[in-house]
Amino acid sequence: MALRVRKSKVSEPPPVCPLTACMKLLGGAWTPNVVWYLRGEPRRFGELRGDIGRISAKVLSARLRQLQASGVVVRNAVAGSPPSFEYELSELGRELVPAIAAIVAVGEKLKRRAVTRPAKAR
Amino acid sequence: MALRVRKSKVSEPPPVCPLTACMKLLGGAWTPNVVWYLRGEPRRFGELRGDIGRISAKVLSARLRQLQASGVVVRNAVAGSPPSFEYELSELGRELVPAIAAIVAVGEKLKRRAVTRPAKAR
DNA sequence: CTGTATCCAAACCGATACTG
DNA sequence: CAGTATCGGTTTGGATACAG
Repeated sequence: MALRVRKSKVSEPPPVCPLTACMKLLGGAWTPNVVWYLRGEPRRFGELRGDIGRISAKVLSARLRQLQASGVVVRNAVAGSPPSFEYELSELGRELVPAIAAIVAVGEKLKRRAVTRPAKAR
Repeated sequence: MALRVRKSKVSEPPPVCPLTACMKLLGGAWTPNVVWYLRGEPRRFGELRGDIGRISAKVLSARLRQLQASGVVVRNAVAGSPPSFEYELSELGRELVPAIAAIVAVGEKLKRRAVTRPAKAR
């Protein structure tokens, strides 16, 4: 009667949710962007930088390395007069795309809302 | 001939992708977890802490406040002998759930892979 | 052009201690 | 129980300069 009985299961939440596992791959704030802009054809460093916008070279470099280390991104050397490299998603990386796409979808809806609704009554 | 012609469009990437907008809501490493465990019925502070696992009280408090500020989470007072509060997702917050669900789905697949495949040939 | 190195600010997290 | 304050450590990110 006095006891506050409250079911502990929302719908059977996993002990350590896989969320964390996946989020480790998408670490920083820029990581999803890198993967996102790599979802199409292979891109070079400078192109990627231009695509993403205002990411600093250092951060892009760091994220790229991190993503290589976790097996999400592959770096391929392109033989030519100006030796350059191309980055592309690995098979693992491609599996992340749908998740990011879902985030993008929400982001678009959010932006639309922001325009429709003035300011959310602060 | 010598010119390296390279199309700049992957599939028409938006100027400033909505990804960033959405990621701002999902800031820290714990934020998605908080939203995730709030996807069902309203939860109290301690319950949430137990659900998530090893999150410190300070961080949970900070995330909760941040999510309230961004309109993702609502805090409701529950009248009773022990005055307590319940947190639940707002309408906006519910829109984030599918995105997080997608991440969780990938995370599950990842875990399964990790078991199936030994070590990815390091 | 492709990256990396250095310096520096800000955000995030954990542990502990403390108030209502 | 619910939540905040403080201290310290680690990570992330930006700007700039610089090496291949």
